[in-house]
Amino acid sequence: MGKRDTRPTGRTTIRQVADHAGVSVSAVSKVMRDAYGVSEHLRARVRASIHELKYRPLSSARGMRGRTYTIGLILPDIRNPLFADILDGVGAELRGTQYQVVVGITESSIGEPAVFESMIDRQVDGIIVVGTALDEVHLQGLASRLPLVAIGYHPIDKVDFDTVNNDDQEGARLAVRHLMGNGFDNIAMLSLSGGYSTVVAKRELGYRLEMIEADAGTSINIVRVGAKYADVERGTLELLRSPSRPAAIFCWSDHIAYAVASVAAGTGLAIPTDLAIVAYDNSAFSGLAQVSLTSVDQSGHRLGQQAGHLLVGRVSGRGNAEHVLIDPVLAVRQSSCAPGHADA
Amino acid sequence: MGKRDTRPTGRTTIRQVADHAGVSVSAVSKVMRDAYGVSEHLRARVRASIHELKYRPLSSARGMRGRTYTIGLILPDIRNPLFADILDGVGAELRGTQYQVVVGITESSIGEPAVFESMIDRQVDGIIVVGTALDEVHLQGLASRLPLVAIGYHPIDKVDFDTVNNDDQEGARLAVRHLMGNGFDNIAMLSLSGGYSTVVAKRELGYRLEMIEADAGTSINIVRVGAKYADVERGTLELLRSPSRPAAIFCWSDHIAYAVASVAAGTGLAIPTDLAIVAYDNSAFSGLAQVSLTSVDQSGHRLGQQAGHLLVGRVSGRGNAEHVLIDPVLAVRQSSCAPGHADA
DNA sequence: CTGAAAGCGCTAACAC
DNA sequence: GTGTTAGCGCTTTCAG
Repeated sequence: MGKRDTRPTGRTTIRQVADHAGVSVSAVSKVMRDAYGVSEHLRARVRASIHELKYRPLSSARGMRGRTYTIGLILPDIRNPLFADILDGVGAELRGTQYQVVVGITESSIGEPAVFESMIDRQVDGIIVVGTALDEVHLQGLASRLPLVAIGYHPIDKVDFDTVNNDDQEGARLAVRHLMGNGFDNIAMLSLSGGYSTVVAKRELGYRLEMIEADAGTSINIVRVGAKYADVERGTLELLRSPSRPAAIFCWSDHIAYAVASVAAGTGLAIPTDLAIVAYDNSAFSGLAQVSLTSVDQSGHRLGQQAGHLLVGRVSGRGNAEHVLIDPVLAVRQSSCAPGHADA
Repeated sequence: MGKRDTRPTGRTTIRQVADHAGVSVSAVSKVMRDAYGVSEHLRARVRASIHELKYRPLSSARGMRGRTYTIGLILPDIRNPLFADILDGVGAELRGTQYQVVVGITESSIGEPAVFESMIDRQVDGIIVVGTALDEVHLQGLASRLPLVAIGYHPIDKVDFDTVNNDDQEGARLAVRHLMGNGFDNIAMLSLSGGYSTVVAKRELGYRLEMIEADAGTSINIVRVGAKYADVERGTLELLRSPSRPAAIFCWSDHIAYAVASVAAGTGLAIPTDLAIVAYDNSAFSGLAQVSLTSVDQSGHRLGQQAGHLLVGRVSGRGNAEHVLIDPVLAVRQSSCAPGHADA
């Protein structure tokens, strides 16, 4: 044993482990990968050496031949608490496996394609992309290069990547139905601007359909705004000053709803008496007493878990695309209480 | 040219570029790394080929011999908006360089040491760790293995890694001084529990010193709470029910302050008339009308930028440790207005 | 200034 | 079942 140099270099290599255990490198490699064809006896001996020498395979070296056991998670915005839940879910699903997650954030400075390429350069085994701004053609192209699952993208045609989504159409219907049930029938929607998004499309459709089915089709009113406060303010004022001022606003996100509430307060409107609000995401702040915002919960944790599960399946060879839809749940709070008994 | 197989494999390799440009592999490698010893002529030709073939070096392969041009950013919690600012700052500083950032999140499921090891396995060239829970001995050990800069860790002894910090002691003094100036002299501090932290120590020290210097040493009252709502609630009630109920609370973070305001509202206390609040972080929500929270800004963007700068310096060979301290700035809002003219 | 060639640590044929 | 070995794509001596 120890034919080649077993130099006391910084890091333990697979060869050192092999020498220590008195076996071949391929035996060690097989044990590491839980591969087929090693006796239990040998496996145990190798494991002991691995443990004793604290051997950890170098991801780069693995990547040259096989997997890196790394999966990439691409987020468009680290600030949205929903994404934190998604990350938690992915992490929970991958716990106990060999897979590790690396996160890439699409900033203003570094666009989504650049993050994708960077991850591919780094040999990730697969990618989970959240709330992508890419279109189906691009996503298909990516999916042909590596396993891909998209969270927050409703497929239009038949696609080769997996998707995991909250049922946005149903979520919007839930919001409208709830407001209707509480006596608000003039409901506007403050939707999201900035490029085509299948999620936006689904929610707006859900809003429209539910309004129509409630015989309030003539009240349909959608204003789109960006995420910045000034933009939300503009959109909110547009709604509040319109001749048919809405009694309630269904907001794209909690974040936007906070801004709406801020603007409403500035205008002297009380919530929910003068203006009811239902938002989307049910993030942590919404439960605070001074906020108390009714919101649609899309369970980021479950989205992440499902995505992790699907991606591992893909990396392990599954061929057909799967599409998961998760039911939204409404968290009812004071911002949408029935008028007249606001403190109920 | 084209001595070896120039197989039409999925990815363009350095050899394909070399063949295409009619030069050697090492020439291409030198151009990629902006290394010394290539003529301008050759360099131009190689660049043209790189561009034409859309060549991108494989990080894994580079990692086997040299750098991966990847730096790791370890965050303890993705939800804190401050960390998003830090990420922005790091990204801004690294833009235009070859370096890419990968983010690792310390979740409940995956501890900080595991994230460190995972990043080292993935051959990052250096690590920026934010708000570490590790002690100085561990950090020193890590720093001996790779370039390291810590954000949110005030070094105790002489250390071999760089640090970038907001001047937490001064920040606390700023908060107390402001409240004192507005007529609140019975100021309590709601600090952070959960293990020793140099940042906690600095802020508590700043609070104490400023109180003493303002002749309010007898009013010093520090209660430590965790991040969870129930915990903040407990701590807040403890303060509000104490015989010497404070007129103001200096909160560890905006996040905690929101919870405090929520509890205060539930107790029937008006802010700032019955209870003034100054917090730390000045995150986006704090500016909203219904929140309007006075808060110490620690400029995450600058923290990140500095850290990125220092890390690149380290990776490029700098030996001595550097320690940067950034001045905090107070963002004054309604939650700390002088009593009697709360609407000022 | 330029190129040939020796590996980096690992996986996966393939031979025994 | 187990071991030998040929590379993966790149960086980096070291000759020319």
